[in-house]
Amino acid sequence: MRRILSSDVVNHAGKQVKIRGWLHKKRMLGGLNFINVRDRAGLVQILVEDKDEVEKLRGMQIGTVLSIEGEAAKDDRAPNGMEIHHPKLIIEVPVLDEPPIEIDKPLTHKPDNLDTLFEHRPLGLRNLREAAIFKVQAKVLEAFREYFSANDFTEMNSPKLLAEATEGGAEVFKLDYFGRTATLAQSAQFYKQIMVGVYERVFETNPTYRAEPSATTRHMTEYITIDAEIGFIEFEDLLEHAGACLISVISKTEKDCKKELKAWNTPPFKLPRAAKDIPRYDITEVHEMFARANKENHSDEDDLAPAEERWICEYAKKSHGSEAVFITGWSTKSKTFKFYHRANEKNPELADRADLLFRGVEIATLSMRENRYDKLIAQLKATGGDPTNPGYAPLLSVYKYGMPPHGGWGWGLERTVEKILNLNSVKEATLFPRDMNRLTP
RNA sequence: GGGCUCGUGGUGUAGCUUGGCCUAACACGCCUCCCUGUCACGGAGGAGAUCGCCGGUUCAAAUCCGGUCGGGCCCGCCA
Repeated sequence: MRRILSSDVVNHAGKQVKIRGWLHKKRMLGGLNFINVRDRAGLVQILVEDKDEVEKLRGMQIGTVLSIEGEAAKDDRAPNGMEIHHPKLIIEVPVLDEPPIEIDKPLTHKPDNLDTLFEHRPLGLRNLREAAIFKVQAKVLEAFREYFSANDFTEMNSPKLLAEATEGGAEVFKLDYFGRTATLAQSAQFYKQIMVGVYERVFETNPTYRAEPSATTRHMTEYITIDAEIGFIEFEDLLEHAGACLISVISKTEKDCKKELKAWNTPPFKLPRAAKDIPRYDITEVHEMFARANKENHSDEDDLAPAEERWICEYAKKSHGSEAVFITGWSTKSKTFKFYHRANEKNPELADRADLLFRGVEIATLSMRENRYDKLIAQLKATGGDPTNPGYAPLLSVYKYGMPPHGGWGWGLERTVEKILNLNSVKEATLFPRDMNRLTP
């Protein structure tokens, strides 16, 4: 007999069916026993009455792989009104040891216990509430791809093993490469810019490595960036794309992940319908507003303090009904200005750059890139870079041979999922998180 | 890297302030038995922890002190 999925049992009422999956829960009442079996579609309940069949389950722990043939039966008392009666059980893979972590009840996500959560992650992920996180992540990625596909982007993949770090900024991992030193990519920045010269619009969902000794709820040493780069646009178009992308990602998640969002009790999303209505604030403006409303003052800082990011998102939610905001007005004089960024034509003191904040955390950084070769070289020199460094050669060559105005973003996948589900740490939204202290499992 | 915090059966906690009634309690999970509609099933019984580790104070340490190891939070840095 061919296997059907748990979700399909409902379509076979009165007929013999076969399902396969993992033993997820046992409720042994004596003469009347219920087990739940998990497969990729979810759970199905099986009513086991026959003494010989019940005996097969003795000592079988959660995780036991089962094959079950029985009669699909409608019954209002069963979950979803459907279950399997008169089953014949085959123990495909017996499990005799009890799992070290709960599979069928919610696991704690208290900060003090995250270590245990991650230590037992391979099994903990079988917990439906944990699995829900990564179902959402998969949907979010799908939503990004849908947006990119609908807007003519070409997906690309760039190497993560590099000769040396040139982008600057974050610390880089070094490793032995047949006697030479290689580095792990801390961004796909140069490659996606190069690819604009080929396809105009490109994107990549790629691992990114940062050797920052950061111990926060926002940082990991390896994470997924959704990189996009778009040719023949201006700053306004870039903001429009990022805003529209966020709105479509959130609305797809809202539509396709109802069960998962409910499992995490997430608050309803508040976003404007149109990207142009996402509130924008200059960084100096946020500094001032924050200082007026709070006891702290961060006006002398180049970037927003985490407390300011949280505050401005709350503010925008209350006053504009938007949990997302763009932070603009970044100075070209500060160290946040990188050599490939473009200064504003009308106001060269400011960069054509924005951060996208969502539910209190920075999820993406957007900027226009300087596409004029001479200007790019000048900016590289001005920021302490050496244009003759061979690491810059591939990037500089495409500018020499014609690049249109373009811009793009680096967008943190885990931070986005974290905030969608209202989790407290990026690591909770990462299958197998990597940080300063954790390299396993 | 700086500041602050936490460490008790497989899991989550209580006890620690004010040392002794701790021969370490409770819930989940596990084992045995009872239970014909459970769905966080219920009931009775049971196994399982030298309280992260080392040292000190004391008649007496899970509890106080010092060190050490391992986590976490915030900040800096960044997605």
